[in-house]
Amino acid sequence: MAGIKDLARECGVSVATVSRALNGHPEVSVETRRQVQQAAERLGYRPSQSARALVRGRSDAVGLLWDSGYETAGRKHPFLLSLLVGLKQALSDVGRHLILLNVDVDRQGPRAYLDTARQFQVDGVIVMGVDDHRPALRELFESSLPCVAIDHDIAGPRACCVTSDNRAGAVEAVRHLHDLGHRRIATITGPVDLMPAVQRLRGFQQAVGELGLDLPDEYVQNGDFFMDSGYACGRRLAGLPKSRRPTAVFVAGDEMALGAMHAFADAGLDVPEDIAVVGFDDIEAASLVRPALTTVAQDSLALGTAAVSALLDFVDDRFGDRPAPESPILTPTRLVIRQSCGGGR
Amino acid sequence: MAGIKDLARECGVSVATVSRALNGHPEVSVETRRQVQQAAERLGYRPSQSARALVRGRSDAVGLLWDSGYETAGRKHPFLLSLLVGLKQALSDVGRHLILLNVDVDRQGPRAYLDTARQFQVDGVIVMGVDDHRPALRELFESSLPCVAIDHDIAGPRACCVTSDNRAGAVEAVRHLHDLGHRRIATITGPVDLMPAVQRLRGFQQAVGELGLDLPDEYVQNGDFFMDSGYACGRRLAGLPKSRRPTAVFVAGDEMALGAMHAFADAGLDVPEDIAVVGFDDIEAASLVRPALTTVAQDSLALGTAAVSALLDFVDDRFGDRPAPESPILTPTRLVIRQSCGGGR
DNA sequence: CTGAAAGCGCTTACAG
DNA sequence: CTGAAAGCGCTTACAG
Repeated sequence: MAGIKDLARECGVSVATVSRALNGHPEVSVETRRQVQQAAERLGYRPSQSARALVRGRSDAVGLLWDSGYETAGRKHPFLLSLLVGLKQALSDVGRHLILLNVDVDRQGPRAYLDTARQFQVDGVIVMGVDDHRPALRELFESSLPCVAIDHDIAGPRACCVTSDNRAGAVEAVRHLHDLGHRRIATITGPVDLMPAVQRLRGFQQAVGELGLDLPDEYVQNGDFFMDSGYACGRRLAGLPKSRRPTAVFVAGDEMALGAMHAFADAGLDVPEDIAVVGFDDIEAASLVRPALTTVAQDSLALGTAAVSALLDFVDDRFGDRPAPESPILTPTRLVIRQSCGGGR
Repeated sequence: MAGIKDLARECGVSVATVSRALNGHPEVSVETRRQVQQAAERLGYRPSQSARALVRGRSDAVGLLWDSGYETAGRKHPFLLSLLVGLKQALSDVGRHLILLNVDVDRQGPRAYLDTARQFQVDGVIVMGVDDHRPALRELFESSLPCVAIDHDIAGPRACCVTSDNRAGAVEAVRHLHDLGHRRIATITGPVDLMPAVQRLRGFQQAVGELGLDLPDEYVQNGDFFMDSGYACGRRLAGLPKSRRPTAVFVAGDEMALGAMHAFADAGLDVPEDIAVVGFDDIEAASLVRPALTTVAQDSLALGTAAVSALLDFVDDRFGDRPAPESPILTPTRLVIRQSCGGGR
């Protein structure tokens, strides 16, 4: 591995000049720069990340804090995984890398997140899929380390939140059902201590209100994002007397939506003939089942891009005097029409 | 952020002693070590990764090379994502971190993978989901950098491959169908330039041979791991005259299996009554559909653990004189019985 | 425009 | 058992 010294020798200049030439300092002569760049190319020179990070106090890497209990793996939050792809892509576009930080908060105590991030000198951290109530998170948000959480409503001097426009997505879904002629529209919610779940519920309520629809209590069923809860809620809706039974359901998560569809099938109801279903997230299974699920897709690339750019805004703000966004940064959703509401292709 | 100097001052010893105490060098006195450890705890001291990596020439991090074209995202190889969780977990167990290396081979040329890995001084790299034919991969495998590929059959002085025991998994699936009474068993394969696809096919052929079953040409349909190909192959099987139509299909990937099930439904065949289906991978959707898919599950944690430990074997072998495993390291699969073959719960 | 020198925060021979 | 010193590979004031 060629080091900067080899390169300097090769070019007959000092290491300082090599460094300046490669880092785009304006003072080096065009001729020198060209020569150094060519030699670097030729020798396959790459500056050592560690040396650079050590001397500059930053690493051009961002850390990812992500509690992925194994047992629950992809099962738990399938969407997180596509989020990861979005992040990777967004970082790739700005020439940074992602370090999956493994931190055991239970063993390392409340400063674990922060200390680990500093130890790696990451420029900032992105947080997703973690338990909201950890003191270690507070410690992190309240520090001066740039920090962006996806789907967690947090605040701090250099911390903000990025999330899909869950509310608007829910509104669009309900409007779609209304356009299709549905007037009795129910919902199955996610766990109401999760921000996306409450925003989707709010959007549902808002749309239902704006459209002047009836909303009996039993039209709001509480699930937990997993399939079994969707099934249970679906059974309850299917069990309503026909005259009060909803003709459509907005389900706040695809996995629950599939559960609900199974419940409807078991109750002898046809989807979409007897009851229409819209999900949320657009997980892989949504397009794999029959009838394929109409759903509100999150844009994981947009989310990743927004998260990265919010993070870099903090990083670029050397003095930390720019105020952090006070409300979540929202990313648009998109209604993907398939067969579960009829009206699809 | 407390540095090693602060800690040394606090304890009234030299930085050298602090370093030795914290790194478990045997020569420091128990008393000194205890004192240093306590002070480190108290001040929340964490050694700077960059400084350590710079001086030791290694980083305790492993790099991940993973081509995740965004458009294809989680869609393309859903299993890769759960693999990632397995890797993360396995690394966490050995106290290492994972760096997602973003390398643009097309722009950076054939040494891109290797150069990037060296630049970050990762202890080794894990490769998954990449295009087999890249010259940059060769360059990597043939180098002395420890390197483990998942599901890619590679070789090199310090490179090896880890993969599920695809062959055994296929055999188990076919035996299961045979045990259920099936004698006319077909298969839908993955793309035959992919190692897992050919191993699954070989396992299928082996089992069919051992069981003395007929294997007409049309019982081997070639797919590409995606749903549409599964559908097309399913149609062809369903279109066979009833007397020659298989009563069971071993499908080399879950997504294709779902496609095949749709084809069967469209042809008026009931699964599992008229035709039984076994898939491979156990993607999320497998347990979400109805009838739920019986499938050969890969163990992503085992895969991750095997990959990491193979990698660390290379790393620990300072002189590089231990020969690399010449054949792939195999990880067991597990048949998950659900409803698509009957006989399930 | 360029070079010599200091220094980032560690680890590790080398002395004692 | 411990300390002083060198050095890992860079960047960046400071001179010139």
